[in-house]
Amino acid sequence: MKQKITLKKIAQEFDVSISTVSKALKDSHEIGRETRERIQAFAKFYNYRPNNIALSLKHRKTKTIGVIIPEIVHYFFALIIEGVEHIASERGYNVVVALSNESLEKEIINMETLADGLIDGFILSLSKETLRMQDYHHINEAVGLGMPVVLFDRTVPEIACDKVVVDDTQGAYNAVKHLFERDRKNILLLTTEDYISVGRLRTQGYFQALQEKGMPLNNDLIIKVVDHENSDIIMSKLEADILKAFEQHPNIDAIFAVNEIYAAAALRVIRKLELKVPEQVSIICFTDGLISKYSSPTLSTVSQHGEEIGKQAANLLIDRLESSDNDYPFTTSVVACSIVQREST
Amino acid sequence: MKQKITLKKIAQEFDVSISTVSKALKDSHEIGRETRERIQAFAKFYNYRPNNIALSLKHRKTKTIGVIIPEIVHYFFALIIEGVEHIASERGYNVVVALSNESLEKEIINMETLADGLIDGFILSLSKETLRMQDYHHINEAVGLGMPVVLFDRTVPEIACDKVVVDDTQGAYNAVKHLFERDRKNILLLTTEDYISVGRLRTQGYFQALQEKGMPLNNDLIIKVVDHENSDIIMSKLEADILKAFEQHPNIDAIFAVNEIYAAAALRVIRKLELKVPEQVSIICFTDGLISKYSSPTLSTVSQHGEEIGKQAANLLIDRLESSDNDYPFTTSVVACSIVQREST
DNA sequence: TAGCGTTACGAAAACGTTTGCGTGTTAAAA
DNA sequence: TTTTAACACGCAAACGTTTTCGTAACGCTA
Repeated sequence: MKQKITLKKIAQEFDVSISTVSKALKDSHEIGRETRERIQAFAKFYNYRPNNIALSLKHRKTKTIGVIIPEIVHYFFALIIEGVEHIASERGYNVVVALSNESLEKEIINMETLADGLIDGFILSLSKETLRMQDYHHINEAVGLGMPVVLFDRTVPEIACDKVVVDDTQGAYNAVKHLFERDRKNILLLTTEDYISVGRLRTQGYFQALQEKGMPLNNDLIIKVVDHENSDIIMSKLEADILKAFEQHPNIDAIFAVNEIYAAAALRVIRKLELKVPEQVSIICFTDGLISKYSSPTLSTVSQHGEEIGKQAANLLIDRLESSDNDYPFTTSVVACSIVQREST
Repeated sequence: MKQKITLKKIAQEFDVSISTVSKALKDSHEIGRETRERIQAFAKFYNYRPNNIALSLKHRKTKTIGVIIPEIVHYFFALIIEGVEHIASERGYNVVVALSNESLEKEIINMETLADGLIDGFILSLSKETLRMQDYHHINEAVGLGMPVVLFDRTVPEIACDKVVVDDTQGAYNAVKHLFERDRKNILLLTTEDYISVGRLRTQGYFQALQEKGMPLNNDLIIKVVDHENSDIIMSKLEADILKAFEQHPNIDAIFAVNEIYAAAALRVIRKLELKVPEQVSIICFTDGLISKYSSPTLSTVSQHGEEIGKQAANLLIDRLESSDNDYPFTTSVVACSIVQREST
């Protein structure tokens, strides 16, 4: 178990100063050819690698970016991390991940620990609790302290920073139009409560499409899923609601869900009712994840291109980190959704 | 945009030395009561928080653990991270995540960058390429340099370190017995090539169960999926193979898949053949993920308890990091699988 | 021989902490 | 009055780098 080698040890070995070694390893012309080569050979032999911590302290930057997400066991967020990691490693950055578990408190704690020198900037998506409480002081504080922040997906106008958002409204609008094109008239909407911005926006897209088509809004055809800690309870409640909707409105011929979990619930109800997909009922949903891809039938989806969002967020952040101009204006990048057609439509 | 406050600045403010401030903030009795209180109040007001990088450099530890996984868009690995992050944040550690993308080279690069002072120890699962090449020098090097490593799930005996493994063989054995209990006799096995250790072990469990039951091995009932970069190709090839198997052996009454993707493929074929699940064909698979939970019908699975594995790995690592005795023996912790019964059996 | 430019290297500060030890002041004890 | 102990604080090294500024030694020119 040989110890890590440092500049100091090399210096001792050759009986020169630390600065000589440092310069020699950088191939500085200040150092004589022979000394330079001998030091380089020695360093290579002992596999010298500079200590990142010392470098960070010296340069006051860590070359790591902190990603705070509400949950990691969501395909969308996993994609985000994949995208961020991709760009980060390409541009020489590391990624540290922290989970807020949808809790405002954990979000704050995470930000505080990471901000104390561990990272150069944040990429984050607000937790549900943060959105519900509308408490953004921790983010604004970080921004105020000169810590670059990129918000993605779950964003709010109250925070002035770079953002990468999905065009949820447009995506939903297109999804509903996609159903219209297949002559669907009675579209059941499965959505979240309004404080979840993405749910609200997708609901808006649904409204828009209906309005444009001159179709009346039917509140019976809108199911707003109430959040709850226990997902099993959410699901069974949702299935019951969907069943009720079909009983009251047997003419429902399509379903638009704001995420694939809700769509999966719909699929189960439809199986129970022995309806045919897509002949009798078409289904389309947001979140192009594994469930949609591998369910039977496979589900048409609105893909938000999570990896692309992650990549853009990372690029935006690193661009700002490496820019000398420290107050160029904030940008909001809108990533368009696209429809992935599969068996369910 | 006020700057971050440091000991030095506080010291200047009070016209005392840096060490006085440091000690005052630690409530040291060395410092007079009044001075102490004034400094503490000031620090609190300006929200002083010690710089982690400086602390790391000083203490030669970073309180950060590095997790290297092959891919993050796998539910199992996401669960691992969740588990690791849970324990880490509980015990005051940060988590940096790096992705090997199943590539040996990226695995090496990741380890090297992280090892240069960024982290105190590794938690990792070997990439497929690493396993195929049987090249473990980078891991052994790290271990040799005194960097604690915990291997999980995809492990090899050639590396001496702490490990957390799933009892794949037992899990598979139980899964097959679960099918036997439901009077299934002709069980189609969907597995990977043998160099993937988990695939091999699960195949072994299948063999064992058959052997114990005194049933002959039928190679026709074993489909080994050949890995390929394009997952769509893998899937369509697999579906074709399953279809062929059913044609040649119409008496197949159960399927055991080593992961849920393969099971999803089976489900599709079964739908095409219009067979009833579980009446005519039972299905059980490894990886208790979203697909199994939300498919129709829902799939019975062998759960590997990913979060638990992550937690154990993190605890093992942190225990070793914080132990003064730096050569207590390596442990291998075996996490038992359990069967989650759903509609498919 | 005084002056100058090279060459080849070293000293030291800086990044932000922690901590062992030294030291000046004060008040109590001898 | 002198000694001593407690008190309150500062110094400096250390962690591993980078980088600016010196500077000694040398050969060359005028």
